[in-house]
Amino acid sequence: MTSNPRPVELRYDPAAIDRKWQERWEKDGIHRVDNEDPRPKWYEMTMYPYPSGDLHIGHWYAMAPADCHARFRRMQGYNVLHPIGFDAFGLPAENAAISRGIHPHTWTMDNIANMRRQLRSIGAVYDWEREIVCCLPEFYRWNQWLFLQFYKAGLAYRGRAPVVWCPSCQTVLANEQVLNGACERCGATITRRDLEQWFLRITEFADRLLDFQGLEDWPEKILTMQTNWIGRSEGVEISFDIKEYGLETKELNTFTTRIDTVFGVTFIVLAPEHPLVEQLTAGDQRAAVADYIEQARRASEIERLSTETEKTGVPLGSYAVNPLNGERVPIYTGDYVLMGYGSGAVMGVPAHDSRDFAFAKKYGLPVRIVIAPITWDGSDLTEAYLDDGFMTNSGKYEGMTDEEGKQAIADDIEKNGWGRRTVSYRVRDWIISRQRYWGTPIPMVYCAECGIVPVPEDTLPVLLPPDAEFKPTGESPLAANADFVNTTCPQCNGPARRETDTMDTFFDSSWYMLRYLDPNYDEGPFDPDLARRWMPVDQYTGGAEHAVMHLLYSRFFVKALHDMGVLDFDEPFLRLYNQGVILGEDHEKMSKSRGNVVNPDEVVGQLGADAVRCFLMFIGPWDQGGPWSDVGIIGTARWLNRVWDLVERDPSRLDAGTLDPESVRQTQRVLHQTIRKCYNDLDQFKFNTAIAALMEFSNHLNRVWADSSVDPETWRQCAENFLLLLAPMAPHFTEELWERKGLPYSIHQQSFPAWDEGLAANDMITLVVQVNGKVRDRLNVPADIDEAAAQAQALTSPRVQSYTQGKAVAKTIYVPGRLVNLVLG
RNA sequence: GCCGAAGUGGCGGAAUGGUAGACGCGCCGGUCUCAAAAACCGGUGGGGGCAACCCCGUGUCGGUUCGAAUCCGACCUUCGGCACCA
Repeated sequence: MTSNPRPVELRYDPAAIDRKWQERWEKDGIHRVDNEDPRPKWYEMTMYPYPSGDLHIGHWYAMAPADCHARFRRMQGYNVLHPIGFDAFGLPAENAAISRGIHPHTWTMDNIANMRRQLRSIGAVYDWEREIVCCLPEFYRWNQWLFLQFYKAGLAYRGRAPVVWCPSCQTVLANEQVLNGACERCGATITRRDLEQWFLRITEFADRLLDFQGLEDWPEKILTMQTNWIGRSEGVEISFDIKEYGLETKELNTFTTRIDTVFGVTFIVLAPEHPLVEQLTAGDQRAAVADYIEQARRASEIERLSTETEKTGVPLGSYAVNPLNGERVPIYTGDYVLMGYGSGAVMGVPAHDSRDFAFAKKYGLPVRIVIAPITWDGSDLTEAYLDDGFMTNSGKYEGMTDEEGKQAIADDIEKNGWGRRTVSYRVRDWIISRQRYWGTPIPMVYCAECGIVPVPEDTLPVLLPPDAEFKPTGESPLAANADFVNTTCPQCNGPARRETDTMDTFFDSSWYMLRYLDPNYDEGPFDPDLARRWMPVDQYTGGAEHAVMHLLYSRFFVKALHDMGVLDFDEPFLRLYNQGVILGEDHEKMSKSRGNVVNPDEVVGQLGADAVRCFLMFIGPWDQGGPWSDVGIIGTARWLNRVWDLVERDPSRLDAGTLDPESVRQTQRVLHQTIRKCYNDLDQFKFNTAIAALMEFSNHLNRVWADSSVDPETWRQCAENFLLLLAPMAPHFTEELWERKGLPYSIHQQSFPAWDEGLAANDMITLVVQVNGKVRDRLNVPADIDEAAAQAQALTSPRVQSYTQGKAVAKTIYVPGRLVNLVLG
């Protein structure tokens, strides 16, 4: 921790200026966005905050630079919509209810009221008339309506899936509530339970989600992560024969991307959750298998999939026959096989898969090489061989390359009806059911006569009842509310039960961009005319932690709604930019337990919103995040203070000085270079270097003021343009100075300055002269110097000559405008 | 573990194949002051040299190139995500 920062003696009262302009802008409604504005639209959205209580400096870090970018677009001439809202459903509200006895609604709405006030202090261009709060029925009734559209389209279905279960609290846990395999509240070892839940068929869109053609500019790393998350692999589904057991199911389906290795199968592994495990377990293995399954229910997926942890399993005592060679191989259950991927069963080929290899070694299963390594001497493998080679021990496919073998075997499998070529995805259907109170009720009814019946659209919303019990029963708190649960069937009017699960909050964030357009629209989730006008979102900003889930869900939603004819576009966000994470002064993630949390209110009151905005942008590249610094912000505050002084100076005092035409020209050059730099940097979210350029500009202006070498008109131009360039970053500060200079309100309704390439051009440059790649001299030469002249001058340099003396120059490299490199023979 | 990033002065960072360290913090020196703070001006990667200058230097090791912080390979460390935190 640093010592107390030295105070800054400001020439102005930042708190008064912040207040004055926030009130004035509010009164004038300059942030109200007119849907009919004829200028081109620009929809710039930042991920809405969860109303956790206080606005954290992390929220400022996400929102202030985003606002700066939106303001820059506005000054470029766009009609900019930059809305804000609250992601108001979710687990923390329910935890507050349990631990402090505050109703989730009260807790959430109080937090929102507080954060709304704090958000205003940022001075952003939010149009508050468009604010959304998704725990209110005006919002969530449309979640319900949308769910029903997914249901009608066959994209919502009911199925079984495991949830984390605390046997002691008798409740479902979120992964976050599990610490080292134990319930965070009571410490009991967790297990998993299968429940009937609602799924959305995102897998049906897997291929389309892999197509990024419709996106304009997303970070490459996010596209890679989405691609890997979806995890498309082409392979073959092949059935092993189990008809010897006389079960209803005669075949065991496995999926493999390496069908060329099918002659190397020496065992089969089923996921512990596989439906056939029970039927295929022999009498004497029942106890061992049951124990193993119970153990697997405690393990997380990360543990199960780790290539470090030992691969374990238990033989079921039954066998399956490989259709290609008629071999009978043992069936195991093992937790490294997941039910959610492929068919939940793998053919074990230890010679050519590392996990299978580890498994076979542990259980003494044979390892049969069927793809011969090119330089193979016939000896045993010490690890699985994964590369190319020729087929061996493989019947009639002997001698083919593995690629040829793949095709030939797949052809024969399809011809004989043993299986088919297919595509598998790592991505799984999206489970939206949550056994919780604080979420959108899923609008379905269960009737003994009619089965699953959707709630009719014209009776929405299904309101979340205000009275709920939060005692742990293992069911959603809604299940204990008889008034809510008991209803009549919309079809037969007989007695029926409501669905008591609520929706995942990612449901809300999948379409909230549409609701901002008119949060009060009551004929549908959004106004279709406004959607045509504003959608898709031009620029989205937010944390990279949403790379795969939220951003994939939202893309899926929009594609599904497009197919239903609800939307006429199929990507929600054309451009994406991810900011990094702001860290505490100790370079650690901010957390209450570390005590390194920065409260923005205090520093905003002291130094002003603009000093905080500028400092957050100046710390470093926005996408990389960085540490807060109580001392560092002093530098930014001091700089704004110097800018105040600079802009407030009376240019007529320069009349007394000695005008230097070269200084005037240089000052114009710096002005135009700065405009160009700011324009390009703000365009690309490079706020830190834009501010550094403005700092250099202010340093330059100070120097020319000190020697009075420029005329008042040049000075005036520089000062005005300076304010315009700084306006997106420091909106209150620049508005105040703009007014004090008598310029027309509002600076934020002015155009961003334009630069002149001619005036920005340098006429002299520093030419670097290298000898064998080492810098030996720097020459000041005209910018348009040609190669011959540059070389000639380089050779006349005495410093260079001391290195080249007596040696022949074998080669000369010339980079125009930069350097001459003399390579000696 | 798997997927994705990032490592540069005392600190935040700049430079994305061509002058390493822009800009800022901190520190040192100066101006002003009775003094201090603030403000303003100057200096500031490490080592050597009276100096001109020279050598070293971008996580580690190796490679490509006239030239590498930047490109390639291996490794180390830190961070984000891994499907119920949002």
